Amino acid sequence: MGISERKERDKQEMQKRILDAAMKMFLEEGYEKTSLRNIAEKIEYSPATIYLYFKDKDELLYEVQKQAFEQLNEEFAKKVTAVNPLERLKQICYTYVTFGLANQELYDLMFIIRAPMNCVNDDDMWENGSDAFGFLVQCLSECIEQKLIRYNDVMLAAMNVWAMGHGLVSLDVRCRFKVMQLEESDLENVINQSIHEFIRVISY
Amino acid sequence: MGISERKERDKQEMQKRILDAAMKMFLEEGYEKTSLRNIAEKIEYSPATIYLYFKDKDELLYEVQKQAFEQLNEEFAKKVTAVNPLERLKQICYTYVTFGLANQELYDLMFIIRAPMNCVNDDDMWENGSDAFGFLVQCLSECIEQKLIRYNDVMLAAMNVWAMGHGLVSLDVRCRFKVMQLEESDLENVINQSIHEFIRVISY
DNA sequence: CAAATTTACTGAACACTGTTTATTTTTCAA
DNA sequence: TTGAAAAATAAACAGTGTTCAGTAAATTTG
Repeated sequence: MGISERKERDKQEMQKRILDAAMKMFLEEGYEKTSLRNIAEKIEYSPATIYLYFKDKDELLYEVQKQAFEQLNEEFAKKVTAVNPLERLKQICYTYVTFGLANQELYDLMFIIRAPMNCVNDDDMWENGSDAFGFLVQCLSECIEQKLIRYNDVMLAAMNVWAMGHGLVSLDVRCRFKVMQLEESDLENVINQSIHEFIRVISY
Repeated sequence: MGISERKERDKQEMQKRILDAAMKMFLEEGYEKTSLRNIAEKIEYSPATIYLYFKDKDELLYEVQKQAFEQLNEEFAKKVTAVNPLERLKQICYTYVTFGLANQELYDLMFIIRAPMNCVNDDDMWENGSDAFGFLVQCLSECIEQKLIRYNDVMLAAMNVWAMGHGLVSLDVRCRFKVMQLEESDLENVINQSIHEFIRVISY
């Protein structure tokens, strides 16, 4: 009987429809400003219907987050190609920061927003981000092995590199660099120089 | 006639009462989860009364933010005492990160939350944060002058140091370091080691 | 094919939120 | 004591996430 299979397809199609609308609106207006009623209106269903396909608003975010991490990982796969680990480290940093600056709302969803992976959360979530982090760790351990960077401990190095990248992106996304009184147009340039300088400083 | 003066006093007292309650609740429950009705209930007034003393909820946050920056600056004044600029840089970093980790909700208000200093905002706000940032810049320029750190440009260095500090605190506050699978109890230690390592790496 | 049952969907409600306004209460000078 | 000015509020508005009883459609059964 193909009916139950068609129903399964229908269900997944509906989930995708909701998710696509949600993602689009999260990116355009941000997570907080997007209401379930707006999403429902967009897909021309009642708000209550969404709850038949997703537990709550956070689950919607959770799914969008998954896709976002996939996007970032794809970007890494595309842009991070160098064999030399230090060169690769540069590519990782640039790719990360560029991704964050180019997709600020997406970055917000992934790393700045509170819900839903907030502290008390299940660990399976971490499959999402752990790919990229493992990638970084791998790269850094090669750098250390070949004595290309001044760090000794891989974990501390990874923490530093990630914190630097995240710090740059998130301070920019939240406009905190305003305190530096730079030209708006220069800022992105300065951030890129900044990470370039970081790589230079930490390498032998 | 001392009546109008007493009224002025009364008004300021009321403002302070509201602000104190707001601050307390922001720190306990976070900005988003604190409603004006809750604040009003706490001070035993109607919600509408708050609007006689503050324009909106953001203005409340704005004022709390001011106090938070004062607190951070006080902390700097207390803890950052070394004459040697590199030693002072260490103290700045430790003080910043320790403050952030010890006052996570406050840090959230200052640097992570969206409202109210979001991008389109008046510049006078920046008196708040610019003290601390100027302090960092001063310290770094001395470090560079005395060839104690491997940076050449003060602004790039400042950007890096701040991004590192903010990155460490904000990733921790938002539980993103979970991906590293460390013991909860170890995490704070590792963060401190991490910034220690950073200082070591960037200095000659 | 018709009736019964399962599935899909929705309107309306609940308990909230920030904010505004008309109304009441209080204060204080004449 | 009265009348105007100031302070406080109740009630409403428009919005939120979420739940649930009830309707409409699709499917299975007799």
